[in-house]
Amino acid sequence: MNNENTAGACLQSPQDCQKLAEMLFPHVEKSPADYEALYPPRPLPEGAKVTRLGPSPTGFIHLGNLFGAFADERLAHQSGGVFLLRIEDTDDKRYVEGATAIIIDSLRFFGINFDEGATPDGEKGAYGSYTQSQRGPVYQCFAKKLVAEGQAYPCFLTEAEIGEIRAEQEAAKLTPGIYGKWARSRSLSLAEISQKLAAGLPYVIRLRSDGDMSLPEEQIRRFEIEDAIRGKLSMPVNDQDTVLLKANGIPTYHFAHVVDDHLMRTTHVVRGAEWLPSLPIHIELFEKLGWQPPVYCHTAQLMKIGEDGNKRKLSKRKDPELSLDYYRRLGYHPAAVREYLLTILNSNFEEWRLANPEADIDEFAFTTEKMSNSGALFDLAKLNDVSKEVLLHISAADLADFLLAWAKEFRPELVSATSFFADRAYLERVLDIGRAGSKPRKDHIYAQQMVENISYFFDDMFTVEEEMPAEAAADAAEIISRYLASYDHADDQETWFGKIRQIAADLGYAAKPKDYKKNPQDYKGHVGHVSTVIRIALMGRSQSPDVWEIQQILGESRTRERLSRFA
RNA sequence: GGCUCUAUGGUCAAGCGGUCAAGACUCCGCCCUCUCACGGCGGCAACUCGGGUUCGAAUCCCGAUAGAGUCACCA
Repeated sequence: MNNENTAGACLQSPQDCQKLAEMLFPHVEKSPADYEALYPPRPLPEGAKVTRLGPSPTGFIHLGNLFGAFADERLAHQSGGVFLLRIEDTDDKRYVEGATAIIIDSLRFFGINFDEGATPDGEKGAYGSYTQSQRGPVYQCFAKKLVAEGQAYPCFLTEAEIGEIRAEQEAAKLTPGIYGKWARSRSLSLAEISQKLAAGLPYVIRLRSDGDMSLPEEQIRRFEIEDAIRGKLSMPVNDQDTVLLKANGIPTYHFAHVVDDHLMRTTHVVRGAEWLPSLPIHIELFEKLGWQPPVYCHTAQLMKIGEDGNKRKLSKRKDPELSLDYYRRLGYHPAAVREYLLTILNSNFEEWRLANPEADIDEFAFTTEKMSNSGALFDLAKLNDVSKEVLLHISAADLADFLLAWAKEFRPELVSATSFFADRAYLERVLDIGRAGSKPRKDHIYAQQMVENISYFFDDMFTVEEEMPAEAAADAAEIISRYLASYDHADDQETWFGKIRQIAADLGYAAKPKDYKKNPQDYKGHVGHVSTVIRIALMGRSQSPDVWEIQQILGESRTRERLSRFA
């Protein structure tokens, strides 16, 4: 590369660069070629994709992570490839104990599993280490190579100096950063550097960028790249002397990303669109290292409507619904969350689901091309709708398992409510109400709501929440006693309701609501009001699934007992 | 401010030069119906704005506008 037209050009000879590299990295043992040999291209079939998730070890996995992880997982496993977990702990401030286990567990809960990488106890795979803090020598090796080639250099700028530079740049309305003439350490001679080193001054390793944004617009170099989600991308090349290795010797994200994804033979990098602006840095690094960049898949941000009415990126701090915990706490079934995520991940998924209502979700052919590239608003109403449909396809037994597991974790007081747990078969029957047949009920959305829905089935949660309907309140006791008198638990549904119609008619209510609507003056009310009285006596609420079915599950004695209180 | 991305109903979103501009969710109405759900039918509701190119533009080009992202020794 020729830097003659750049202020702060490299004043050092190739020999000096070599010496500098040795001076800076005396302990590097392996050569780049050694690493290439250690991590050879993967023996995978044509078209198999290698993807990775690179969370920082805060242990906090949010919906955005899950969104991306899902894309990673599908891409890899659909193609017979590999999905690996790499812990990106280059920022020691963020480390949280046990984070790896939390990350793996949270993702597994949603059906996302890794083939390779970090695990709570050690590592799995031949391309490790998968923890960036343990890859020091690898980064050192390639930083050394760049220094030796004059593509990187030590920078001794202090925080204060950088602050001054920034202030100056801002005053002059220039792009802030260390580049061009502001990169003062670029032009240090070997002697000056060794002097500073000897004095023990802290330094970082910076990329010596080729870019020059101060050129007239026409002359600024641009690069083009094909993004698997966004299509052709065109932007100016990087001109910032980005930090590669921090003063503590740990790499920045940029450097670690390029080195790791090359050495781990990642084929597809799925990451949020917030990375787009630093893509030029990564491209320059891949070029200088002589490597082929991966296929980038920059996903849209999850958005929400802010207080000002505008869309904005979901934020961890302000938006509880971004936390996966939020869904677990409410008791959304993981299958529902997956289904919903897929509907916003791939625009043709809903159509596919309509055509294949019973198919396993993994049979859907996920593609990056069908991923939206504008920010999707998170829509709770839609999630709920999707969830209703998904839960319909889950057996009562599995639903009971799920509900019980949820209750143990989030509603321990229900565990002591013995009636809730006592009779497993009973719970399953309750959960299965009205779900058979061609027009099944879709009552269940999430665990918390389900408990609320079915609470009246359990004596210690049963309360009468509503008043008797005005039309029939005066006759309530009479209705109940007649109902009790005629009650036969063995009645089929038809004869059962026939009796209610009879009671209604005898007491001056229309046996058919339509008659009442036509001639309201002729009746006190209609059979609906009469059955509402029974409903409230039995369930404590005016709205519920079919009373006959409920009575069958409640059993005769409990049915009679609840009714008697109102007779 | 620089750079970048994005722009179809309230939300998600088809559409790739000729469509009465799909569909889903929400909301409303009707039907079914003992309530509620479910289901069925129907309805409200959209191409950001200018210029071009073209016989013809939501679709292609240019510009404006708006929104978003990003400009750290965080990731």
